Formats: sequence, C-alpha cells, structure tokens
Amino acid sequence: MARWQPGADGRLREAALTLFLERGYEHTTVAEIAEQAGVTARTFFRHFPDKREVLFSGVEPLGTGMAEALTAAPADATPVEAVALALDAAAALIGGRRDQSRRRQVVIDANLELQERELVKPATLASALAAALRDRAVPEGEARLVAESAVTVLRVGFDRWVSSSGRQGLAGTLRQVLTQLLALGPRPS
Amino acid sequence: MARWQPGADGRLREAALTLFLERGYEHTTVAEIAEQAGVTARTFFRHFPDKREVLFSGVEPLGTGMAEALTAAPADATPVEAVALALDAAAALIGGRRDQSRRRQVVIDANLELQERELVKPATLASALAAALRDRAVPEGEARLVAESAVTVLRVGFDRWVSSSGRQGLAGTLRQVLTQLLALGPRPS
DNA sequence: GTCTATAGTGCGATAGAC
DNA sequence: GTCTATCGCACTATAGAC
Repeated sequence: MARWQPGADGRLREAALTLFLERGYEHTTVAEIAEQAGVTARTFFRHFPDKREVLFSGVEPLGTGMAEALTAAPADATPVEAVALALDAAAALIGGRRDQSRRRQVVIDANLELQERELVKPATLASALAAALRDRAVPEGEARLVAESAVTVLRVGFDRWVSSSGRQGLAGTLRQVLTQLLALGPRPS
Repeated sequence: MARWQPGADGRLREAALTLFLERGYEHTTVAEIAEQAGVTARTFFRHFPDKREVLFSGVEPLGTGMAEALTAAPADATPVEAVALALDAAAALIGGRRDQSRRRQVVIDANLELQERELVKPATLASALAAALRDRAVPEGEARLVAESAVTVLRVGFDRWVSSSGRQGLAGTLRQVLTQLLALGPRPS
C-alpha cells in the first residue's frame, strides 16, 4: 500500500469545503481539514500559504488560462473576439464544477473576510487580461476597458450559471452575457 | 467666539489627506489628524467609524447620487441612457476635485489595506445601481450586467481622468469611455 | 514574556443654536 | 426646554518594540 494517496491538493480542497459548509469557516481548524483529507496540518500549509487560500488558489489557473487564450488568439482577431476565446477558456477550466462552485459561494457569502478576499481576484484578473491585450498591440485605453468588461462578463455570467438550474453550460452562459453586453449599444443621445 | 468651528468633517478629511501624504497612512495617528483639524480624537471617531473611513466615506454620496439619477431618469429612457445620466451625476459630484482625487489615489496605492478597502466600494456601488435599475422595471439579468458595466466605465474613466493632464473634464471622459464600450460590438463570430 | 502606542468605545457634562 | 456637536476621561484590545 502506498504511503500516501495522490491528489492531496484536491482532497484538501474538498475537505475544507465540506467542513466550512458544516460548521462555518471560522469554526473549522486547519488540523480538522487536514485530518479529513488524511494528511497532517503541515502538509496543508505546504499546499496553501494560509487557511483562506484553500478556497482561492484554484482560481489562479484561471488568470493564466485566460491570458494564454488571449495570446494564442489569431493575430487578426479583434480584442473582443480574443476576449470571447478567453471566456471559452475560462469556461473550460471551471465549467465542470458547478456544484463545487455553488458550495464555495455559500461559504464565501457567509463570511466578510472571505468576501473582501474574493474581490481581489477579479481585480488582478483584469490586470492580467489588460496586460495580455497590450501584448496584442491593443492600445492602452482600450485594453483596460475591454479587460475590465471581460471580467464583468465573467462575474455576471458565473453568478447566473451558479444560481441557475444548470441546463445551460458555463460556456454558453458566458457567450450569452457577452452578446448581451455588446448589444447594449447603440449610443444614447 | 463659537466653541467649535463648523465643517469639522471636511477639515478632518483634508488634514488626513495631507498627513497621509506627508508621512504615510500607517505613520499618521488619529490624534494628529484631529489636532490638525482643531478637534479631539474622540470627535474624529464621531465622524468616521474608523481611521480608513476618512478616505472612503466621501464616496457614499456617489452611490446615492447615481441611484437617484437613475430613479429620476425619464421613464422612457433605456437602461443605458439612464446609466449615462447616472454617470453625469457622478461627474458632477467628484468632477471638481481632481487634485484631491489624485492625492487620495497616491495614498491608497501606497497601502495594501487601503487597496482592499478600495475594492469594496465599486462592488457595493454596483449592487446599488442594479437595485435602482430593477426599480425601473429592468429585468434582473440585464440590470446586473448594466450596473456592473456602469461601474466599469466609472472606474476606467476615473483612472484616465485622474492620471491625465486634465484638459477634459470627468463628465466628458466618462461619456467617452461609455461610448467606447458601446462601440465594442458587433458580436464576434 | 512585559511595555507602550494606537485604534476604537461608552458615557456624562457642556456650550451654543433653535 | 430640545437637539447637536463637542470635550474629557476612563476604558478595552491589540500590534509592535524591547
């Protein structure tokens, strides 16, 4: 028998989510999470710098993945088209975990400290996307605006998807929200 | 002579901003701010629930003002047209204090704790705007998206305005960014 | 570990506007 | 008289210095 089971990372995430839902974030200790995942507290901190991070570290790949999609988009794609591809990439990354996303949202909504932390994510994500757009030779002003709007679409779409009955996938929801945003024009007088 | 001079609120804000710029947020005590404003520390806390808030409480009227503008917009205005009016209201509220806004930004950019706090503001603002839009019988989904986009425009435009040479007023900048956003369509394939 | 400075609270008293 | 903004002081909690 193996000395340790693989996938400690995912088990820790799952254990944390379960326990946070059961007894609340503040009333759950790292030791309890580790125990439920079959590892020691020391191992927890090897995977996550602090207790909060077990809920948030999963979203870093999102920024990377979306930025990569922007970079990989055809050279002749408009900024908006490139962003649409980045949103597809985001959906591919988290679209399969709707239930987990919903549980995570419940935990965060119940804790003020986590909510503040949750706000940092879209802000850094927007910066990353803006940088990737600038690398595509998109002018500074437009890059910032398009990146922020992409994050808006992601956030609004994600919320819709999480709280919906789930007939539509995340990718479809994001596309739909993007379309809705682009259809807001024409310019008012 | 009066026992106390009126306008303690504004004096405290100004004193705080000046001192924060001089010695940094963390190296300025509430007592010092109060002294410079000609009041006691106890009075500071009667105006602001905590030290950070002296930098942020000024933006609450922004949410109120924008929400009121949304409510007051003509009944036949589209959501986007109503939002344009709300952005005008925002510009009227802070457009005259470009220098103060810039100084405030310098202070916030120098302190992580303040940056986190700064992220909460747009989030609550978006909620307020979404609520005001729903009161205009805008469907839930669209209200959320339009409100978030309005905040995006406000944030991007505000940044441009603060860091620009200032030939263009805030109102003009916001209108310009809104136009740019609405011009992002048409929908990509 | 102790000591100190600071953030932040509770409450009674006071001065002036109305 | 009420109402509001202030002061003054005693207090707790905590973060950092030592």
